[in-house]
Amino acid sequence: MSRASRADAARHHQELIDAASRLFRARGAGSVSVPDVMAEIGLSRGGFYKHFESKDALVCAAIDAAFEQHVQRVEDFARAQQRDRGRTRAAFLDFCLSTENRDGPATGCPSPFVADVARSGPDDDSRAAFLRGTHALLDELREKAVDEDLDPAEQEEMLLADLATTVGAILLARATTGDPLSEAILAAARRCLG
Amino acid sequence: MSRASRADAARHHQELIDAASRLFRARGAGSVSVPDVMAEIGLSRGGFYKHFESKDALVCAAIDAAFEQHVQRVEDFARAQQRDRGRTRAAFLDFCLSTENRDGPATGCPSPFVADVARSGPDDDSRAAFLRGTHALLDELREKAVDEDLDPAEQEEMLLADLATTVGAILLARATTGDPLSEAILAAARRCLG
DNA sequence: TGTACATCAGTGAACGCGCGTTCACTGATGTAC
DNA sequence: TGTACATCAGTGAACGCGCGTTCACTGATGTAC
Repeated sequence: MSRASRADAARHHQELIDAASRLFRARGAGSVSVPDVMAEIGLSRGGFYKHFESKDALVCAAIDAAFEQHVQRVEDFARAQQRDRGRTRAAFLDFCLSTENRDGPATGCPSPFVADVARSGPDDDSRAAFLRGTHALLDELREKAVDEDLDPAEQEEMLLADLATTVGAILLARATTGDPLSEAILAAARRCLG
Repeated sequence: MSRASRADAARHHQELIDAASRLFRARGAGSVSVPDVMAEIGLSRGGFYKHFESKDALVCAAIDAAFEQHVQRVEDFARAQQRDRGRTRAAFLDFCLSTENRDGPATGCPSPFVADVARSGPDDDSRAAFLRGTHALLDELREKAVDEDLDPAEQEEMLLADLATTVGAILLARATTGDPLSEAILAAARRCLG
């Protein structure tokens, strides 16, 4: 193949982001090469730089995509729960703390990026992408998944505590998969937040 | 220098582990090379393999060292709090959720390793090291830092929820350093657990 | 205690390897008339 | 609608680079007598 149609090129661009977002979440951006991602969508390595300026730019797009997917999940749960905010919150937390999310990092929450971003410099683009995504997720949760019978300050605190606990629990559960501790951590987090 | 005394060699071995544990926590094991670690202790690259079979073995030793340091912190707080378990727990959580811990990952908690281990295979040595360290930390906390006026099942749940929340909060706080969200997350986690 | 020799911690050049990235090239796509 | 030409998405070989690891070598250390 040499010269795809514009429609194909646009499709490839999106496939590239989706594949990268999945592979990076599952194996880490540092352990997945540009050729790996290109092969995943059935293209050869060289064409990558027609789509992105650098691997770093792809990492940012992958972080954005992971957060967009996660934000969409909030909306999906909100609709399934007839816009009941308390039940939406419960359903969302249940997903975040599920063995399904633990065992399917490729399509799960954006948590796998947190440690790499934590180590990145203040001006790294990936840091900006992560911060943008986190704020977008919090905005969505504020709108659709907070208990309304709390005062705003308590709502905000609960929101951030939910976030911290789910991120820590899912990473610890993945790091201890196979040990009874893994399920115990998820169960304790569910009880603590529930 | 060519042939150090046994005492020097033993000192170098320990310095290697300490330097690796610090560098890996601060920058990630994947972003720190064997030459980096050797240079940190003032030796040239080649001698590394007189001390460790592979870089993976050093990563395991570094994980062990980070957990040993963290376990030691529990004991230090327990002594400082006159063996009062509730106050020991509070002091330990305060450290884990402090800006000091956020801004000094090199000498802070072992959390930076969690995401890499989460992505590792079931038979990776680093996974075994992380699991061993986590159980050692939990054992120490059970002995010295749990509220005694709870029944055992509640104590265990609280312990695991503490762990999940502190790990998630510190990684998120590091990933968002510079944004008001960073301090807000640490404060929310402190309130949630306090 | 002194000497002769074996050991081995550390050196630094070198190895193969996979990485991110570049580039000359291809030929179907898209456009201008 | 048909033709001639420019565009550019994708190819695959090649680039320099730093990595983990190996190895022949050095010479002070440790040991045996």
